[in-house]
Amino acid sequence: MEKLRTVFMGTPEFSVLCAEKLAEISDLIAVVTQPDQRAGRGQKMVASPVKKFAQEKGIPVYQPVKVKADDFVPVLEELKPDLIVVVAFGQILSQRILDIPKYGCINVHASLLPRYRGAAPMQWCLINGEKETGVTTMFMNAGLDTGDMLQKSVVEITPDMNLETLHDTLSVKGAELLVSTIEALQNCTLERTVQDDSLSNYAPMITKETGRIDWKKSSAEIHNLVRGLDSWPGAYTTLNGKLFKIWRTRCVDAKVEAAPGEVVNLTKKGFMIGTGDGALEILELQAPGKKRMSAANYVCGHALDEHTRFDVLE
RNA sequence: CGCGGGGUGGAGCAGUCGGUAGCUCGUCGGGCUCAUAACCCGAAGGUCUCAGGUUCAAGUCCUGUCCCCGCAA
Repeated sequence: MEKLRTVFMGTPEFSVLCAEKLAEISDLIAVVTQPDQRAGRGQKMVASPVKKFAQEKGIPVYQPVKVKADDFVPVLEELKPDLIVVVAFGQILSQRILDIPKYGCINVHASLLPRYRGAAPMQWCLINGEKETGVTTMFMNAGLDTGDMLQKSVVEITPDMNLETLHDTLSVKGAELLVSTIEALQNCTLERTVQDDSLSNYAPMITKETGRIDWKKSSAEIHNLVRGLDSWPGAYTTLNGKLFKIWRTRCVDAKVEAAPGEVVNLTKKGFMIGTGDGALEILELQAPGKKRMSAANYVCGHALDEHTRFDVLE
């Protein structure tokens, strides 16, 4: 079978695996990714993971500030792709771009559409305590993740999963699904299903503020927030104006008497913090300027008093 | 040179105005106990990231270096 001429658009680590697969099964002629940005300590310019991948493979890289811009669309047209594949690119494509490839634009989205459309589906699935999620491929249209669905792959969300493990799992599933979808496309066996908008919801971008812990919420809700934001940006709380990140927690069955935010059951092994409906065992945390460490290690070197109150939101 | 915090026995921390380092946990040995991750007694283990400098004397002040972390992106 003749190889398709493809262009890949993506930015973060999540999309790299898809880019690799696409390079294997098609003639990947160009990669479009977000411009290098200042990031990290020292504010150095950093290339996106997808760009690094493309450079290693010697694939031409384009980094338009806006793909929709009048001076970039012609560049895409000139490439004459059969298919454009978009995975976590971070920019909206205009209809003019969607019309360029003869087979259209396929997107790999990290949720079971029409649920969790938007920028951060994995995070919000975990935060909301979903029992399952997955990846969906679709033909893109001008809306935000509203195109006709092609194939899905379901993944169970286990209680011990966090964002990092879910991300890695879906990243693999997404790449597999992309391959499967393109094969079906080439075999002309691809079927499209319209999304039922009435069932949809939106997973907006995660910000630092999303991670602020409200100790008045239930233990389960807080636990889900903690694992939904591990490893970025992390759930946090404050004590005397200092920021503590809470990285791993465990819901305890036993009923515990504690005020929201209150340190209880403090032992050399660790401690618990009161919530709206009991208490949550803290397994791993991070004090200001320190690395992540187990609660046991934290207790070792810090004078933490029983009944200390972490800040509770007003 | 974006702002700031930190690098001290295996782990987590303390160390005030400079005078050869202390705590909690762990480890090893012993004891108590039906038993224990509980308790008691004892021991080993650090020259303080590295390189210079100031000083009679530096973990503790100065310069440089490497690494780590928070903010910000």
